[in-house]
Amino acid sequence: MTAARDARREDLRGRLIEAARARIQSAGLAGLRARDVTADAGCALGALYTAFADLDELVLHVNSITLAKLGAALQHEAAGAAAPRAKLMALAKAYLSFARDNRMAWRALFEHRMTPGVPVPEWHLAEHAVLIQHLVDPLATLLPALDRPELLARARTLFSAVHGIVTVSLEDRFIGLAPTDLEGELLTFVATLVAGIESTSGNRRRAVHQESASTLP
Amino acid sequence: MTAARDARREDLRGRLIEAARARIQSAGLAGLRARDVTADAGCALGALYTAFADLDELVLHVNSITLAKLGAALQHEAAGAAAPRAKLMALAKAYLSFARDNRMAWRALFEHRMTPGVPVPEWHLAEHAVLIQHLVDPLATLLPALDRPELLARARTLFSAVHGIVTVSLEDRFIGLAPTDLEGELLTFVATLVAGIESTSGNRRRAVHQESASTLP
DNA sequence: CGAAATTATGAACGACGTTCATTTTTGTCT
DNA sequence: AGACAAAAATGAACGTCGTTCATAATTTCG
Repeated sequence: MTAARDARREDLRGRLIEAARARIQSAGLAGLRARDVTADAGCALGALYTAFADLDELVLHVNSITLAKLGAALQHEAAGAAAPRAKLMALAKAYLSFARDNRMAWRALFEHRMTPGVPVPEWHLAEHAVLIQHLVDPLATLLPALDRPELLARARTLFSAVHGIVTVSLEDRFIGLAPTDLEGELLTFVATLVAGIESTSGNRRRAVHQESASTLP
Repeated sequence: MTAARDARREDLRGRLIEAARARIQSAGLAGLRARDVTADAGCALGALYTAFADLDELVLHVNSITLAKLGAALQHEAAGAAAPRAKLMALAKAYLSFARDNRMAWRALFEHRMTPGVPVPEWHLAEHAVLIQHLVDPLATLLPALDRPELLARARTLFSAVHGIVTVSLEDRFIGLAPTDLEGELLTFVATLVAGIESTSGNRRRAVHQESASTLP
């Protein structure tokens, strides 16, 4: 029977992924060591390379799990609110919460770099779509004149902006700034941007009936 | 005479910084090797550690130079336009241009991490202020009701958002997205946000006289 | 000029990711 | 069950890092 072989192979991969996840959680991506991971998983150093091509591939799998969790958290939030503005604010808030509650794993999503020359596999790139997919529907309501490619571009831009705010604030590269209420700042930002969308371009006349099922601070 | 000694020491430091800058430019921060840098600078491997505590300190000095150049580029842009909206758009455009023209050096500003436990020295943290200082004045005009700490927080938030858009777009983590006109997307973003600021909070009545010396796409 | 102090040198060290000859385990057939 | 081939696990060994340190070269100053 060759199924038993595959099962043990899968078991090893699972143990390695879990060990790597735990190490990243406690020591960050930079603190991930092949020797630690294999010791935690209860296998020899070389066994890692029978289960994965290299450490990069292992990190990719950990990041997959993180993206799945993040996707679930955002899905839960997107289902809640009805109005576009409330939905976008709820998503931003959920993104911030996830980043705070899963600092190291979340950081690893964006800090990780493949060995130079090796591209990120497409199956993993595709998983990053969860970060923007929930933004498309609310944006489509706010910007009915845009076609699909334009909407996707706006969704990516909005995600990037929110991501930037969360990232820069959770590191702290700026001194001389009073400690900020990050959540308030982020929600104000999203609300302001939505107000800008509602008051710009061809939507100027229609913007008024967009009533807020408000979640403002 | 002890001045000659200091001069040669400064000369060595300068050569090392320049060599490191060139290496980062061509191979990125991850491609920086102590052996390469010292070979390029024409000194022994160990000499690096008589001039700097470690590679981190050397990188910090390279980043200082990058921040000074970036500061000059932004300064030049901020002096140009008069209206807040035009000024903020010009700054965003200049930031994008700098990131594009100095990819690796710009990346190093945000990718670099000190050895765990060692804090970034304050003299270097302070240099990051150039990234937000030019945003404060235009924002103060747009948001006359805000006090200084609040304005600084908004400036950091705006910078972070623009930075996020530039960062996420210059990497490419998202597949299935039509190639975007990044500059157009970024300028639309800033214009939309300014429109949102002008239409929100206590400024609702005053927002009207804010006339646009427009630079819209 | 010559002794003392300072600085430059690159071999050596320890930590790391990865490889590979060897051993151990597994699957299959008689 | 037993034996044998195929597969997988093992951990010592390798090459590459950043960093250190005993030694050599140089500089400083009475």
